[in-house]
Amino acid sequence: MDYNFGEIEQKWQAYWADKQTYKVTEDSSKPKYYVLDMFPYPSGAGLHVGHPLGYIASDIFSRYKRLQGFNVLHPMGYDAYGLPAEQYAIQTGQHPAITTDQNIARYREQLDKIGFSYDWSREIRTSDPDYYKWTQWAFTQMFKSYYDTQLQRAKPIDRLEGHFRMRGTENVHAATTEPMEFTAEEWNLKSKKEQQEVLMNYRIAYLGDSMVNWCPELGTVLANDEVSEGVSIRGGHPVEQKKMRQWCLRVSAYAERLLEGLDELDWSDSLKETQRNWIGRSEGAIIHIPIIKNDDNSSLANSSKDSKENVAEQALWEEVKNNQLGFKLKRHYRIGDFIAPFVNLDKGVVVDIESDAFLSPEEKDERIVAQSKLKLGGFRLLSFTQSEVLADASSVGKTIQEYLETVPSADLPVSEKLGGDVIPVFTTRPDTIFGVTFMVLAPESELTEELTTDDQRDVVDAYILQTKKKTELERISDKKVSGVFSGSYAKHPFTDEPMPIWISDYVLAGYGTGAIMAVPAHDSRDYAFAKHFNLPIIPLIQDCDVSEESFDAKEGIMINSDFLNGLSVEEAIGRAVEKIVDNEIGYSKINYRIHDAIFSRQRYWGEPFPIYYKDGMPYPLSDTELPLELPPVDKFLPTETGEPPLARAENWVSDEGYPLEVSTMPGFAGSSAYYLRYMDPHNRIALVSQEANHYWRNVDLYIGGTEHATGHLVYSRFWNKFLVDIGVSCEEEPFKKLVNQGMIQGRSNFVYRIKNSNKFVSLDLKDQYDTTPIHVDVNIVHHDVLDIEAFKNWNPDYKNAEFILEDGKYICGWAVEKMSKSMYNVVNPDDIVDKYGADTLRLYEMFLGPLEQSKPWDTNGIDGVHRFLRRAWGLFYNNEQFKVSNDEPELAALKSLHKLIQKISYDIEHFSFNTSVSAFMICVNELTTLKCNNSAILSEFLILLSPFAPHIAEELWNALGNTETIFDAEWPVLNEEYLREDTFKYAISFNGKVRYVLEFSAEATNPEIEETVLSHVNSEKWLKGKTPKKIIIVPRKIVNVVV
RNA sequence: GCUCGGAUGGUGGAAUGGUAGACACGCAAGACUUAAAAUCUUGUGACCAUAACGGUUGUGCGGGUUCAAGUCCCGCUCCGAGUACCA
Repeated sequence: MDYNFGEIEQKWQAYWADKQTYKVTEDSSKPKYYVLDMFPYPSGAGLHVGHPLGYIASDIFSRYKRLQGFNVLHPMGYDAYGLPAEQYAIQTGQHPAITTDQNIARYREQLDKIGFSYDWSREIRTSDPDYYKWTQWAFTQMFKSYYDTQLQRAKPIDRLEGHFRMRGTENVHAATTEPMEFTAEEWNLKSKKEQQEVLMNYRIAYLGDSMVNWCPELGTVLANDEVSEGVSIRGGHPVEQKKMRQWCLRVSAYAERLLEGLDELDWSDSLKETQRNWIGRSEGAIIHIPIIKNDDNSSLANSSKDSKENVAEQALWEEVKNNQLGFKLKRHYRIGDFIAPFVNLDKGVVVDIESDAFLSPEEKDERIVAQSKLKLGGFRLLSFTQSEVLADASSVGKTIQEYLETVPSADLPVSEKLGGDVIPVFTTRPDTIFGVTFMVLAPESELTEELTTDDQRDVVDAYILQTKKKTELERISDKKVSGVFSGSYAKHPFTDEPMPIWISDYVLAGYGTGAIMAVPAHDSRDYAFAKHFNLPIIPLIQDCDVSEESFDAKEGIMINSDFLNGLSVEEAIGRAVEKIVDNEIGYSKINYRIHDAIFSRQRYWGEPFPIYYKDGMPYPLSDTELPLELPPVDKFLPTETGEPPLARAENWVSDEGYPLEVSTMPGFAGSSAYYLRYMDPHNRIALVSQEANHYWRNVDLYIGGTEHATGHLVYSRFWNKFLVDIGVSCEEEPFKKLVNQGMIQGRSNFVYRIKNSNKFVSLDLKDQYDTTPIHVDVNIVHHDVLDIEAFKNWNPDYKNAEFILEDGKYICGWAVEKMSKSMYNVVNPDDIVDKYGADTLRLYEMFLGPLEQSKPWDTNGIDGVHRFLRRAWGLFYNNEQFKVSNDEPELAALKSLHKLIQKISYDIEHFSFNTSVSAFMICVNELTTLKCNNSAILSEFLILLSPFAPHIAEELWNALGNTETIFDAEWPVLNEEYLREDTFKYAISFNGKVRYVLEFSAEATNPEIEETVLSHVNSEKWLKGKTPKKIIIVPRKIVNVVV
């Protein structure tokens, strides 16, 4: 019988489907193992040969684990929402659901041909209402939650509401968009709508005004990971920054947990590093740099003004400054929009001086105005009239002193204490504070407007306009230094030196505080700016040369730095932070680069938000109203007024008649918790039952591409952590081990057309002519030899082409390029399966090279793998004759088998599938040479082979008389006895160079070996009569004689 | 710029510090065949040399550690991936 792979593969695929061989149920008697592939987006182009690479690897691993006795969950599904289907719908009017269904059918057909062991009864599609119900549900849960920064977990928003009602923001530990301060009274006085607005600041899923990546071509907002170098990843359309009100997920609250969780994961270091960079934790300090005001229009006091108010203020300042009365007052302190004349930060008291008419007689007695009257956050207010102060400043001072003694210490957050008339900056190098020579604001910073003086107004406005017009791409690619002076100055917090405040687009509004203290000597960007605008540069590190470039390294001894002089950089950072905290001009701070995820898309083909609006405020639908199904629309385009496509839907209102949200969720929504749904895909009352979740827990092995390193793999971890907080998922990390398969690139072929002719010249002769290379379909080229007839039929233009051959063949050139239609280098797995069979495809994809490495698809080696399968077949069949016997196996055959058991087990565990295939080849070659036809040996061989080439293994297993599937067999056990060697071949080397080989028995002692070697005839030549200095004997390996 | 990978025959790639190039492709020669395909056998890093043996050299470059380095350390070059005015 011949190896008829086509027949065999169809037969067993049908058998497995019929017997539900791969259906899996929870079984507590067996250990579980969960193997997951990143599910595909079903594109219209179908699968090419690169897609199954990871699926084959995971399939091998799943089958291996199953043979080892694990209960293996190995599901598959589709990430069915996405742009291409929607774009196609816009062009053709065909509903994306139809396109998607067609594509899925095609994918399924292709996948089925390769013989995967998926449990298809668990298939999910993200666009299926039964599935996205749970995506929507998770969203409403996030809407109803806030993040407690002290407990480090999500909590119900009701709890926070209760806290506000009882105690205001006192002692609240919650992640928030904007820091807020209010009392319980203030909270209770707020309208329902106002309260909702406040809560929106705390929700994990919230509506927020944020700078978004707006893509005009696509008409939608994109997440950071969907944009690269200023253009959209899908389609390459320009992206601009725009402020919009959008749904966001408070991913930033989870930054620390996302970072810490990485340590325990079995992921590649590079992937973990990518995530660490994306989270971007940096330790540093916020420093408040005081502003010197010289703008007459300022709301701040101006000492040059000779008003009664200023005289009174000055008089009181003379009385209280320098702690003369035993308490500390700060002057000109900003609290929100209000500039307090004086504050005491220990007790949280504002001292105000009012015009005489302002205070009523009762208030004069009371002195204290209800806090709610002025929005002063947590501060108390103590007021005096100007006349009082001018009449007797020292008595006013005493009154203040007495009052301060009666009030308890205020527990103001540090950030509040540091309000005032300052520019807050974030720095990781507080040690370089004495090198600050100027300040820079981002053009978009709110301070920019405020600090621009009248005479600089025009230049600044022009500059801001110019940066706005630049797209992100231009801003990145334009490396030229640019900026303008604001007209204002800041005061150095330690030296009191004035420092000009500049505005430049090299400072980003979205990171830190949107303002920086520039240290040109030790920051390359500040350096370039200082050089360009001729600003002073103060070196702070001993012996560093900053005449040509800045010295950015964090090393050396501090100079020119007052109290930091003589310290190392590391010591200086610590000391500087201490001093900054002591002086109440700042505090240490950990900053994260990771932003909250923008979660709205102005698209049709995505999950609708389960949100309705009442009085302009959003409310979630109740769980019983889920899923909120995607409504039909007449067109898939935005409306004439620029609203998203869902605004076209008729009657798009909640059950109570309130309007529903019209944007949809982004692509990563549906893929964030899909691995949980596979555990319990048909559950109608929960995303996943507790039983199923506690059995399957999390993914043991996850295989997919690196392109998801900062998108899906961050969101999914975030989403899972949230589900852990609300008790749905039981494991903090969703994917324990992750393997990134490399990309399969295309290997393009070229023909060389002689200019102005219809003649083509073979590769090696092309230099003799003036030629143009033309891509030729790789499917009509074999071993780089062109199939000339096929070429003529391929394109009518070449029907009458002529060829200049070499050795009677036309040899094509080749290059490694991306696999794409336009390069004619796409290889469809179906074609390979038709020609060689699925088992050959599977083996060959593995044989191509290490799984994690990118490599070009090159069919040139596929014959070797196919030949191997035929030879393996040949161990069982001799032409028509089944030739397996039950004779005693030879020892040599047993040794060959057990070498294989050892090697394959090791290689699978280490994902070294390419070397596994080699090992199989070696074993088959050995067994063929030994003419081994022993049933016991061949059975075990088949079990080893079955994860890789399941069809042929099942067929031959069946031929051996087994009635159950091979996947219910047990993985062979290694018997080391068979591997024992009696003799070893030693490489005999002199001074490290191998000269000859000598065989010794395993029992040979070192002196015996030494003597034999030295007296051996071959050694004479290398010893040259000298006595060896030293002889190294490595048991069972090598002898090295040092002469 | 920074971070992380990588560099081994004509090609894909193997090598716990211990005989570099396993396994395969390709190529060459041979067998079978009228012939071709398929299959099988043998050879195949480069250089020198031979009737035969054999020798020299060799893992991107330059150093080092070691009895012994593709492998470890230091310094470069080139290629790939990720990331980027992140203060």
